[in-house]
Amino acid sequence: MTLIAAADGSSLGNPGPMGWCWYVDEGCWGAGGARSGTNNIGELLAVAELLDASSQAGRAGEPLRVLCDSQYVINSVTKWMPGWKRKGWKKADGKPVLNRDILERIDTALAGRDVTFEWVKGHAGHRENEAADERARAAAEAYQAGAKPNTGPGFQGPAQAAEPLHSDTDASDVDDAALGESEQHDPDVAPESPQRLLRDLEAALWGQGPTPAVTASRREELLHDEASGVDVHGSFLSRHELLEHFASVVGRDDLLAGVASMDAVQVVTLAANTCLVTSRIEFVDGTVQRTSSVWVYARLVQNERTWQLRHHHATLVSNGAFA
Amino acid sequence: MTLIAAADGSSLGNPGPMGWCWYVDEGCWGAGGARSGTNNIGELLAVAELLDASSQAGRAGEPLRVLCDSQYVINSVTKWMPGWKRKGWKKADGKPVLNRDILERIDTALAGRDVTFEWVKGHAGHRENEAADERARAAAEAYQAGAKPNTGPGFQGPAQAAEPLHSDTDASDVDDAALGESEQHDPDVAPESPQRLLRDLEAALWGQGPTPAVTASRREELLHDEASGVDVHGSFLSRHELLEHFASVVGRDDLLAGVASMDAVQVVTLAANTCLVTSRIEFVDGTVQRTSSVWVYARLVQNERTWQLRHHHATLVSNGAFA
RNA sequence: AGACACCAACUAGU
DNA sequence: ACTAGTTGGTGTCT
Repeated sequence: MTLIAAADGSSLGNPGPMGWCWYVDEGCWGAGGARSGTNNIGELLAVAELLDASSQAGRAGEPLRVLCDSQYVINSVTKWMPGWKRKGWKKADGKPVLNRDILERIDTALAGRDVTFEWVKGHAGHRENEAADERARAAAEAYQAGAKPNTGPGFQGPAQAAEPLHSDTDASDVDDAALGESEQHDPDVAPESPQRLLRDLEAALWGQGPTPAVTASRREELLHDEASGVDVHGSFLSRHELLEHFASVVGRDDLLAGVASMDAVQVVTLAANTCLVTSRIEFVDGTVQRTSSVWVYARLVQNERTWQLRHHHATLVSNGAFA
Repeated sequence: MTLIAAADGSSLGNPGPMGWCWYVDEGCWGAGGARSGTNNIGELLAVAELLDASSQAGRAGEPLRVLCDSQYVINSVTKWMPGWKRKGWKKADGKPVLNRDILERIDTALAGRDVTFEWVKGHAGHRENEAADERARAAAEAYQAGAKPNTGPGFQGPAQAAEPLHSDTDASDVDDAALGESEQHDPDVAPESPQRLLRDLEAALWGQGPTPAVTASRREELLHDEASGVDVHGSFLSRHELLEHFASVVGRDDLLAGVASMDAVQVVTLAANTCLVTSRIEFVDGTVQRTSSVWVYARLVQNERTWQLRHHHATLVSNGAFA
């Protein structure tokens, strides 16, 4: 199974009390720091310690994906290090490369392992990145206060209940089993809190979420009569093409296609009966789309009313994914 | 006699309805605001208006002590402005200094006067600061309610009936001209045929169509307070980033960038007050985007209503153009 | 000149 | 608890 971990560093005052953290999930993370260091030393140490810890836990054989917000770290390790090694660790201006010791430590630890780095924007609500950020800062603050930091459970942790990033963006979700068949007051206005409902409907379209199987006829119902869309190639889609678009993603079992996860789902109410849903979708092939969907609470033939997708627009996210 | 005055600003929502106030004593203070502005614009305007008002009252010869809780204002005026003037109003990161117009207005008003600034901690029980704070907020609330603010007695005697000439030089009056041609019944529903209007507004955003020049403040008006977007790279855009997104395309004269033409513009009504506009945009560099925009007929602070862009999503069209 | 990150300070609000 | 408006700086590389 592929390991996915965020790595982050912190330096109060920069330079100043320094902390680092790598984070897989609540039951699996590690942190540390020093009385003084730079931001970049913290960022590098987070990666170095992650490689060591995973290796020591006997998991060096698994592919590892490192989420990191520092382009300095990613470029250093994946782009610039080969040249530095060749040219005697001198940078473009002829002066020696800094933090060479940690970089060499990372280089050694990387040997024989399958590790990829992915840049994630800092402070943008990325779960793992935020989790690592908090803990790195907490470690730095501990050193600032002269205390010892919480070093975390490390790599084993029997408390392996380990919810894998189940993306609950608000604390308000409790029950609400399978929404689809629930409600049915008829009124002309939409149900009061369509937020959660629409989040689930959007997920259902992509074969995610609580609803188990999205049948073709269910998808038919979810699309408005005059639905339209724009796909990642910039092509305008009719309702029929939009249906195919969803069908081509959902309803396949192979591991090479399909939706891996939905993220950053936001629902905003535009008017009674009209909502905008934005989200970020990761596919199992590693591509990521950013989508905007307009949903309307439309009247159906039998005077029933349901939420239906009126328009869908997708854009491919081009975040540098470095290998 | 040395004049001592507090200056403070307020912005509900920030940005949002904005107010400013300068305060000498119960018989001598002034306030104003605008339908929208930032906290810092309010703080700066309070100082600018204080300088103007005291000057116009013939008291420019007296020393003036300004009590202010914004280090941004104090540092801008007393520490950073000399450097900015020297280096062409660029800040440390190379980007242009914001609110330059008000800053220059203050700089001009300061010439030949004896003015000192003193920092006072906000919300710490400081009498004059609290008095200015209340009145600035009251002014902002007036604009929020669509009413006129109490502008205060100004600089002379208590019963000074004379309209305080302040003539509203603030940022918010640049507008009002354009868009005039849409009518104005006030009702709660949008004008009956928004099709053509929205087509023009969408074009205006891109610097196309009948509207000749799209000013920055005009663009401000066209964007909903909570506007969001997705750009061709799949990045989520906040309102601020969306503004920059449009500004970067419009407002350049060179022939190597900008919008060449808009195409295939469709307007569909999602609900009363909510419309979806799709279009195809060709840029002069040959790239083509497909866009979806959601517009809402929103209530502005003065109980005016206008169409505003609520969400914008763009995707690059990849027509197999291999060169 | 560019990019990312790390911070510091004040204010305005929800 | 959160977001936004604004500035100053350093750490690192191309």
